[in-house]
Amino acid sequence: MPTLKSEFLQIMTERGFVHQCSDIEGLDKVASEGRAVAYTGYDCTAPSLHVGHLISIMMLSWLQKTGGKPIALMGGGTTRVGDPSGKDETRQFRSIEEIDANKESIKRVFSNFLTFGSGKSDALMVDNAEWLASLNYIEFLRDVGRHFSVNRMLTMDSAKLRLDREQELSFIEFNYMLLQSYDFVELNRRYGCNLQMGGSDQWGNIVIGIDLGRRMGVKDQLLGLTCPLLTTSSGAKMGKTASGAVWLNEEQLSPYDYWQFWRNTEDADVARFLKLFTMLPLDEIAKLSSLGGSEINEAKKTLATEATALVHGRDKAEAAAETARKTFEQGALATDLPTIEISSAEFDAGLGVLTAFVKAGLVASNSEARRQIQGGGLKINDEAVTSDKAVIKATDAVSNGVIKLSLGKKKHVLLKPV
RNA sequence: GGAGAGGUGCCCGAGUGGCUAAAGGGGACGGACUGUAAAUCCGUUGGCUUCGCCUACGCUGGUUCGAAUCCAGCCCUCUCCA
Repeated sequence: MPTLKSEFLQIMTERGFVHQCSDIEGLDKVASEGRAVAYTGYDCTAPSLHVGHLISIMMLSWLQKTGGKPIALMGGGTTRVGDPSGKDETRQFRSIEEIDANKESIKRVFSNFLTFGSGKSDALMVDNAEWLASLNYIEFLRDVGRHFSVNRMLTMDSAKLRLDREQELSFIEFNYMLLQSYDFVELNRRYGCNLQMGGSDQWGNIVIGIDLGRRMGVKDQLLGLTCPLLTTSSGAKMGKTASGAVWLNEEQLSPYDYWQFWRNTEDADVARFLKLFTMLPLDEIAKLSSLGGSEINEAKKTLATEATALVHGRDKAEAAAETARKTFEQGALATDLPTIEISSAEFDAGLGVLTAFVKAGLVASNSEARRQIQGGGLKINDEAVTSDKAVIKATDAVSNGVIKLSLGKKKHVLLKPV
């Protein structure tokens, strides 16, 4: 690989963001001249993005820091067609209202990573519904569709995989490639966008977009850059936990739980994650990841706090770290664990343990609570619950007026009598 | 349109009249061990007012004392042919 001149690509390479690049020298040139305008697309299928999206957001952020212009593209239009990338949920159509609501909710996370505005390297946020929603089918076929070869599309990994596995590949899905390619061209026309970034699964769509640009007479050489798909060292898909995805929005996942997610990183992933998900300088990361044995926990705490600070802000990250420190290291009650208020009327009526744990959201049903009790997994004020008939009283509250319910060693919720 | 195969719990996948809330595996959760890690071992994995009851094997009906299992119709997927 030739020596890289641009700060952007140096960082991308050193920190492990690069999976594939369509033309690394070309990109290096564009970036070093400060001409990089890059976009990443986000579907509006949920009210929040999750950690799986985080790598690409970090890429946009680094791009801006190194003089490029980032564009966050909301898939307000493409989402209406249904998200095809999930192989078994081809038929998930969403209402326009839901998509719009999701879009608004997703937007917020970006302001923590990017500076928006109208200056040269200020970030932009655009919605592809702007141009996709009003497309005319016949015109689209004539202007865009004619540049696509079905033969070629069938050889793309995403299509081939499905065909090889004898899974259905719907027509809509096929069109998704066209729409995404067209987005790239349209973003170039409107904003001079010349780079598309995404996860490695997007490679095919990106390359097709580059091709379409050439065929449709785009003057710039379009470029593509993908990052590796996130998995943990033990091979699990990252960001999925029992309670669902690890969301970036506070409404979906509290900063404390978010912090915990990073705190529980496997040893083998710590160095990699520090590079990808924090902005810490590399020499500091090297120092942290050289810690051996149980000392690596210090590195994990730093990772958790830094990563949380990026998404939720420094204050909330520190607070989460402090809560964790009290809870785990001192065994003391930290009062800003998730808290549920219980009225005295509920206590008077007799609050059974089963109900209480369900109410706290620690278990999904009374039956599950029963099972956990049998397995010794439920605790009240750090004492194992032994009977499913036990009743919690307001007087069970300890010094600071709360009752601590725990599931396992890590999940705690406070009940607060009011 | 024709011929064949198939649709089972979070996922994969066995089961072909009662012993089936449904084998086995994966995942997940809990316990032990640890370092809030990994690996390993053990347990759990539909719901409820839990010594019992209710809901579940694509959908709707039917046969039967009894159906995931048999029959009919419908929907969907896949393969081959047109």
